[in-house]
Amino acid sequence: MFDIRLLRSEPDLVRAAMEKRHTKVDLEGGLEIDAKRRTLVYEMEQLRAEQNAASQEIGLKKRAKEDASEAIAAMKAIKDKIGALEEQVREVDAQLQSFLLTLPNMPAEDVPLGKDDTENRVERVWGEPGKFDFEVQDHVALGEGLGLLDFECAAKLAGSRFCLSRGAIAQLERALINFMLDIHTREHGYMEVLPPFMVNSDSMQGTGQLPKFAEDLFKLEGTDYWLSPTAEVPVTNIHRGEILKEEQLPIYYTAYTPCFRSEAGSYGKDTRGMIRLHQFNKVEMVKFVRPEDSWEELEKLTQNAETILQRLELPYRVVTLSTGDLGFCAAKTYDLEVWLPGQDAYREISSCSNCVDFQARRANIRFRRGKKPEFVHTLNGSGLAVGRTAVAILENYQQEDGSVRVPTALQPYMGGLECITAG
RNA sequence: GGAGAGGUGUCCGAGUGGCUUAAGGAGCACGCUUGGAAAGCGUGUGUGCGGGAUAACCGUACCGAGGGUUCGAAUCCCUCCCUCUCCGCCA
Repeated sequence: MFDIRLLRSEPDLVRAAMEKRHTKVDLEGGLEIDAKRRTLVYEMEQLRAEQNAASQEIGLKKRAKEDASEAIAAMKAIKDKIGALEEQVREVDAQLQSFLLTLPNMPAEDVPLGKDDTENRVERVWGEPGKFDFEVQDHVALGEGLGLLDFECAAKLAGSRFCLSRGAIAQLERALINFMLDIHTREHGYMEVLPPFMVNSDSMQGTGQLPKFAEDLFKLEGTDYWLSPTAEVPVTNIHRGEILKEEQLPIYYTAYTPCFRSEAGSYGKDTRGMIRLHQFNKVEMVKFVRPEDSWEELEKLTQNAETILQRLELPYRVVTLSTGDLGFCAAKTYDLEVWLPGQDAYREISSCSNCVDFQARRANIRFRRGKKPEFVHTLNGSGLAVGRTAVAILENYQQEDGSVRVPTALQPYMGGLECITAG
């Protein structure tokens, strides 16, 4: 959530930030509502103070068995005035809230300026795309060739944008989940959590999916349950409404969850294969940290995600999202893009963001180290998208006969299996 | 899903319309006392919003959430959420 005080004191700063994002917002309108609200609140509270004083006197008179009917009659008039003001305050409050809730975070200083993903900045490249002396297949051809990926059956079970995996490919995803969680918990210091996969509207608002992006989500009819689009939602909301002790920070959580996304507005994009599904598996990392530590923590978080790709020996690069490509809550985001020979391109496999205090304000997550509680900074990153990692393994480790080698680091998680063959 | 009992501050716990701007206790912080500690004594101890100098302080709201009745609500009424016990159903 946006800090209204920042908008009040530094409107030009905020305006510049919104322009960088190419987000059109009526800041003057918001400031007007804010000013109106403060006037009304002040007026209302003056009357309430009067009412409280009068009520106390009425109480005293009643106890002394004196007549208080005159005072009571006078209070009736004030009551109506207060009621009318309450109504108005409620209205402007709602207006201000909806204004603030739809304002995106401000990009950090060092985020490259750009209109969209074509202007992201490549930070570093790891590994080299492999050379193949045969014609490479994409993961769909490979998976279907092996008889282990079945999109047709998934369409029968659910519809388009779903996938059914069988045998060694189903095991591959399960192995990857364990592999990733083991590294994050044993080597990177994260606490594993297994959260609900459905969440309520309050949680969705806390992490910024609502109210603005409802069309990207699945909602369960007749309930207040939403299918979580990422573990970031349930895990960040673990500490919603809490005041943490400074000694508790930093908190690192990692979680495996399936993720559900409606992918509205992406019709026609990535229709083939496992790249863009309504349901996919992901291991997520979430951090709660002190404000002064969050930038260093973002670097570490990104490293943690990179470690997984390095152990799997998958070539990738790291890009910083430009201001036009940045997500709603993020102040800065690094995307990890893995090399996919079948597409002859780098494709996003992880997104690591520092949300600074933006989600903490929405979800009211604070910590105490002085008299006043302060907002924590929250970070999140995929570590990694499991389905896309499976795709990357299939395509990068493919052999001429259509079989797929299992990365060395993953073999212990696959019962020692070295190669996935048709079966 | 059905029946019943509950939800009060960091915690325990009192409180069924007005000396409650939430009693009392525990915890915590600071001070006194002590050779040191404990005990004892004293003081303080939440959050949001508005005003004010980003102070002191003042006002206001908050007793699961949201409405309502009333001059006045932790207390009465309505709706919802959660927890516990029993039954049903299931994994």
